[in-house]
Amino acid sequence: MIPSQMLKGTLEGCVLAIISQKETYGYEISESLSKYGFGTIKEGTIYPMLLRLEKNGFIQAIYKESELGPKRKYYRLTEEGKSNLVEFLSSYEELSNAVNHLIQDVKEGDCYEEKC
Amino acid sequence: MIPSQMLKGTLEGCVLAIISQKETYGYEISESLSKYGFGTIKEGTIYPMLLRLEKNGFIQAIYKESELGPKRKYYRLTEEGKSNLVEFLSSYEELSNAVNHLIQDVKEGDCYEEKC
DNA sequence: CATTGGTACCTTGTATTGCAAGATACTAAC
DNA sequence: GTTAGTATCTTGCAATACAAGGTACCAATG
Repeated sequence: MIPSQMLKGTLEGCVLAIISQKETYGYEISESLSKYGFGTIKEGTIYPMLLRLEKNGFIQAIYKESELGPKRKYYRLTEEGKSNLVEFLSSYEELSNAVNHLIQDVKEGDCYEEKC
Repeated sequence: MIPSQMLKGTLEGCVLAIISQKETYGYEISESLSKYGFGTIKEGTIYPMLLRLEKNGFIQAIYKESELGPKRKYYRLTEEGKSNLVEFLSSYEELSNAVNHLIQDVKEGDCYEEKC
């Protein structure tokens, strides 16, 4: 299970990434995240985040009818959202490089192998 | 630059990883993080974190004289800290897999290439 | 000897954000 | 008419990176 603190800062970018693939809505996004291996992201996380992203001008919403249940709120990226996504991708790569570099050193170290 | 929110949850594990390599102290840890590419992690981040890790029983400290400045507080991992590090490594891998999987899809998508 | 800069540590308060908990609404099936 | 699934929203809490400020010690500079 991925700890909640570890999701901070990456989850938002990942949601932008998912929306960039196709116009989609909250419920579907949470299913999508689950399929990608993020675990179950709760509604109390996803909906406040979508509202925040909308308020910040990264995504735009339109309501569409659903065959099942109440109206769906479909989101798409704004231009600002697209450039924010690009920024996220570059930041994530930076973090990823740093952590991988460190992990490699730790795993190569005698201390790790020999459990000293 | 790595956004602060993105460091949440990973930084703590990374500090455990650094301490696992050799007995070290706050100031040196922040230099180490910088070398690995995490950017400048501020003292207001590192020292409260070390106290937290100590309080939670993940690291142990002893004071040693320094040729320069006040006494250094050297840390080493406890058994609990070691198993916490192992947990971190597995959680990070999980997150990393999920994000990479998603990023790959986004970059392969027509929408990303054609900037639609 | 006073000052500056680098090392080394700590504390208080703030902003961000994932999530728990609870509420609402609509449809289909039993 | 009750349950289950889809779909959204709100309030408040917990965790944590960091800003801002402080203390202390030593070496070199002037």
